[in-house]
Amino acid sequence: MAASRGGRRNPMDGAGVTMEDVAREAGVSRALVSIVLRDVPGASEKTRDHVKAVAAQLGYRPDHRARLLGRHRSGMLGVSFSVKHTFHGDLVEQLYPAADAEGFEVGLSAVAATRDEEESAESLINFRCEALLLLGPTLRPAQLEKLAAIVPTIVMVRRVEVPGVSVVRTDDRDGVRQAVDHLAALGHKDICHIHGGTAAGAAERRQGYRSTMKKLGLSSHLREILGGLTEEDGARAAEELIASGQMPTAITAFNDRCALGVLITLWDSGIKVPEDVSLVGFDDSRLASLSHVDLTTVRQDAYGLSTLAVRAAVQRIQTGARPGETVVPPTLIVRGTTGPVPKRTSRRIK
Amino acid sequence: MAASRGGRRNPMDGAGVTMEDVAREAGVSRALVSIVLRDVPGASEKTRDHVKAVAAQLGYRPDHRARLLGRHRSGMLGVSFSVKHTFHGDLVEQLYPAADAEGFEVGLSAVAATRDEEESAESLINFRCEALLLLGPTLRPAQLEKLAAIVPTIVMVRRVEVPGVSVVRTDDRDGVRQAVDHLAALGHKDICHIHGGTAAGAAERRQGYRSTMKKLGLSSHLREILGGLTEEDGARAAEELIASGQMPTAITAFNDRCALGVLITLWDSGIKVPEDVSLVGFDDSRLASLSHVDLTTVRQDAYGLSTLAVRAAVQRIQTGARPGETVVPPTLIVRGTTGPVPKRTSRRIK
DNA sequence: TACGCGAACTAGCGCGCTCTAGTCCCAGAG
DNA sequence: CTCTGGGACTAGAGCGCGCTAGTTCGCGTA
Repeated sequence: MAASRGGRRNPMDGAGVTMEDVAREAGVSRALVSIVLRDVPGASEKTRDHVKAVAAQLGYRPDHRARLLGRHRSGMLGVSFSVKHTFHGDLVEQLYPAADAEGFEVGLSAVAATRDEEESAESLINFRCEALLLLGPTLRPAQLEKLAAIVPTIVMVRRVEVPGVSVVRTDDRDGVRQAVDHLAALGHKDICHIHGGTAAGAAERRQGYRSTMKKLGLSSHLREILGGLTEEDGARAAEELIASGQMPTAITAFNDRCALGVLITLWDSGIKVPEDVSLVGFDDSRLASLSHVDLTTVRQDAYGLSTLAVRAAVQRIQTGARPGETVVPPTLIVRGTTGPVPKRTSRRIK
Repeated sequence: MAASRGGRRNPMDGAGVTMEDVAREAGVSRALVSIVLRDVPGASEKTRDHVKAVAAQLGYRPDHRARLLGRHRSGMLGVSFSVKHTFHGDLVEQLYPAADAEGFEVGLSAVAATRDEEESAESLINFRCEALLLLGPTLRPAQLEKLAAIVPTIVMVRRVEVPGVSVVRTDDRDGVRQAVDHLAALGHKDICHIHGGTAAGAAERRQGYRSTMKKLGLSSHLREILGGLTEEDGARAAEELIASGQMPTAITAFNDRCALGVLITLWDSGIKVPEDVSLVGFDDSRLASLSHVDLTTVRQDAYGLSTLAVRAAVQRIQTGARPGETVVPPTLIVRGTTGPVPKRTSRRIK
């Protein structure tokens, strides 16, 4: 046997001890063991204790696969996420307790270089998850629709309009609105938006920028340049801005990582933040709160998003509710990278 | 029925279509369908095509749970990782193809605030994974040993010595050795190590620092201060260094994030890198290669670590090999944050 | 014609569990 | 004393698949 007492009996059968073994050892039927271990009524307190003791002593562990097979449902929410997005990590973290509260489990499937979103989602479906939660998917509508035809599908933090697909997302427009309003309140007019291209939420954030600028009568100051979701993208955009010789007095970046790239580049070029340029990020990642970065940003509510996504999934599973869209408001977190507009009304880099 | 055509037949039976359905529709036995779909010999080319066509048309998907239940093995490697560590993401990314190459699947289980490592690992065991890969676990030896008694257990990127547990890790000592040698070759003597406390690999990196300094005859310049694994930790350590008034000429940080915290703090205090102080990180995360950060760092070989960890797992599963330790060499990546020692031999912050 | 043989296909058990439809037994009512 | 009712427990049929041990059939061979 293995190193420790009571190890495996047979090298080839894994953890090995089954409900049958427990039943035999406890001198009861397998069904009763099942009743006890599922904590459902139908057994006396005495046998309950006895069976539990025997199970523990034998080191019995219910086989999840068999358990799920027997039930008619899997009790599992499939979550497809990308290993690259730090924010996905925050969401996954919140999804566990949220699912738990609704009596569901979480099944994880990563999207990686050798494993595209479709593959990731299908693996979850093959495990018979009862609903699919896709974090910021870039799947084409047709692919999403195909998945949604198989199992209730919830898209998180990305706006899509696909039949059968529910959406739970941050109000990206409003997030950027808050950022721009904040900057305008500080006296800024030359507010530039470094956008996220085709990334999740990028289109909405851009719209939020445009409409707010227009609302404030700053249409003539509209300026959008392409950034992206990494520090590198932000750095590139900032260089472009510097090279143009027309530095705005304020910048809203697509997300915190992008903003950090901007920040580093500006520092490196001797441009002071917020004295010369104000900067706002998006996400409120751990980076942002770092004391020496101290980034003003728009916080996405990971807790709210996760809770509502799970709730939407459960609703669709249990009541067959129709798919809908849930928008979660973000919050502006004012820190140290935004300040009043500099005295000189027009700045030029020398 | 669902919104789209061809939705589910019965609201309560999930994806619903079984092998039985395919068999009936194709006019063959269930066993033959199984043969065709598993791509094993025993069916004519004609029926193969026919069955496959019918399966596709019905939208049949093999049920993973049932499939695994029948076989005596699950074909699954359980991976427990933390959502907080970016490097875990890199590892997970590489684990997929590595497992695939060995004919295994990956089952993911995250460690989160409401879900400790033990819970995460046990969930994997309940799914009857054939081996457990734990990324940088902080479990106590007794807990690890308990897990290892149930299923072959591989600890990644953390050094542990527990009976029954295999280890696949970076040669942390050597990584820091390379960093210190590099700095010494540039003329540095006052080399400080900002260490990682109790984090995975921290003890070894510290040892690497000490032994290399000693080897170079720099014992009198030994200086270690507590950092950690986040930017915040690095920033705090850098502040401590600045406050001490005794700035070293070079710093090796526990990891890249910590190094970034240091870097930002130094910039902020007007200390130039690498002109005044050289800095080396660890991990070669995406942060490090950012052009304006351009951090000299020690690259951990995610590909090698993942491949070897999977191989170790498979060996133990298939041949019952005894647990062992595999050490993967890291590589120094020289970038822009290290340079020759400044002219003034002793520096003092004013 | 009979026989052998392999390719193509099928019957049916078993995996470890859940769950429905019971059986058994004992206390209390009639 | 019988009858009822309900709590405690059991028998056994699946769940969807893999797999072993067949069965059938067509064809080449003696």
